Amino acid sequence: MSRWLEGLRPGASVDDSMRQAAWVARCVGRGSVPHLSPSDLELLAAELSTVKFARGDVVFVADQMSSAVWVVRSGSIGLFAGAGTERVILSILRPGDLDGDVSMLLGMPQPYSAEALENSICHRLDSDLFGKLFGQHPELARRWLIAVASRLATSQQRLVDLLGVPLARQVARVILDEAVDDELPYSQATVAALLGARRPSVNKVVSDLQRRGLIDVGYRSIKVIDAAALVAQAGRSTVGRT
Amino acid sequence: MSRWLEGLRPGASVDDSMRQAAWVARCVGRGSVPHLSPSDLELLAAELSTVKFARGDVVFVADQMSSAVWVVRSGSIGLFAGAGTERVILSILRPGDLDGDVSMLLGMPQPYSAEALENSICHRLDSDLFGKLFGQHPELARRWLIAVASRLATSQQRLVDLLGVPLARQVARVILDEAVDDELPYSQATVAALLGARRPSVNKVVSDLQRRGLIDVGYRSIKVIDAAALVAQAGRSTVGRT
DNA sequence: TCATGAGTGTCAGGTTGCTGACAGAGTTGG
DNA sequence: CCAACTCTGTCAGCAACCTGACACTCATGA
Repeated sequence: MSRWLEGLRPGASVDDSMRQAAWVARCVGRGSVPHLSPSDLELLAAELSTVKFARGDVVFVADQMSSAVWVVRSGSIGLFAGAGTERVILSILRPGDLDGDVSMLLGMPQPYSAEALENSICHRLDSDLFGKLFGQHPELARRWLIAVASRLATSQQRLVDLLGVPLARQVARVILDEAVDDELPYSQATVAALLGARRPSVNKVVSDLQRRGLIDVGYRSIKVIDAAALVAQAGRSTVGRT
Repeated sequence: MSRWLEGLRPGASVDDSMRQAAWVARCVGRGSVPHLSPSDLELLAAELSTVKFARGDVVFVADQMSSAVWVVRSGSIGLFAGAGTERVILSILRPGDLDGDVSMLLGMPQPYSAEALENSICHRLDSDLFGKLFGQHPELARRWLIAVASRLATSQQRLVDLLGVPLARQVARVILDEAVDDELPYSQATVAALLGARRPSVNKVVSDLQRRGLIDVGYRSIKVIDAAALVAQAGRSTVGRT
């Protein structure tokens, strides 16, 4: 455990718990009023735990049944699958994203492991509680459905962005997609894992983009300088027929 | 329109409609009793239309709002995205699979187009009806949720199967995954589109697999001969950590 | 402030997969 | 049964990407 964890205050107040519960409730129905009753919120607050992870810490491991649903509060969590040289990042969870629900719903073990890419804070929710809450609130099930549908659309878009596309474009696309405030706080090895490519190849592309003034490359950081030119580099065609 | 379509009998009986409606209802909650009331089923039967597609026919096109949910009854439908040389198959729908629901839920235009890979039969369901049905039956929303979650898991697995994996393995994996009764009734160009690779490269791998006696290659057909050896060739590692 | 580990930059050599092309075999509708 | 079309098989030349390696820079905790 790193020094970063020292910031953890033992024993958060009841108010804190309630605020966190309300936040989690909002996440599930992104951008709208939560449909949970006050008593639900209390239940949520009681069962909710908050966990800090330092960069590199493992949130959950693959091949185990999901016993909890995780909600990212801050930082970012990478979902890793495959072994050895074929280890790839399936997606990066950012604040408001949740995971662990799918394998719970399907009754399968987690098909990937989760690891903090930055120092991060997550909320942990027992699977049973999560299931119960949604069973009692049909409107929430609909919102949940929309959230999962949205993840499916993103996953499919990723296939389009990567399959049969030269690396130079893949890199431009991933920078545009994953950057927050025009910055990507990940190592080039991480970017390579997102693409199923190797670090030296990614470095070559990234160095070229820097030389051409489209991005700024630093230690574990890529900054977008010329977004318009990057979009051109990404060369996203109109998704469509023939 | 091809000769294959001549088989269409104009004016199916009411019984036919009801049988089809029941089948569609079962698809939504795969492998379990449908939760629709008899009146719902009648509504479904009244609104349901059955459409035949010849190989190559377009079911729906990208960039348009989804006005219907499609359920595959027989054959297979490919979902295509990307243009020109980067045109890729996102997934192949088989009997019991449905599509069009996600873009309806998200209020986005279809991100891909759909095309029949074989002569196929589909049921067409108006989006409004579909939404209404699920609004009135919360249990169905849960089943729907599970169906979408399952599709998400499949899409993510595809990323693992393709990213950073040499083509010889990718081909073996796709054969194992998509074969029905140890047969894959698609052209090598179609297989290439599934992988984001080019036909000559796929042909090279496929020819090699045939020489080694793992598969049998024919006109628009790949047959599995030695499944165990194919699995070895696919070399799927235990999905997991490091 | 220093030692350690992590990340970047780079390269030579080898392999894989792509490009564009063409011949021949199989299928299909007329 | 024929013509048109689709699909398979193949190839030479080329470009992209990977492998394994090493030096150097940066961040971090002790």
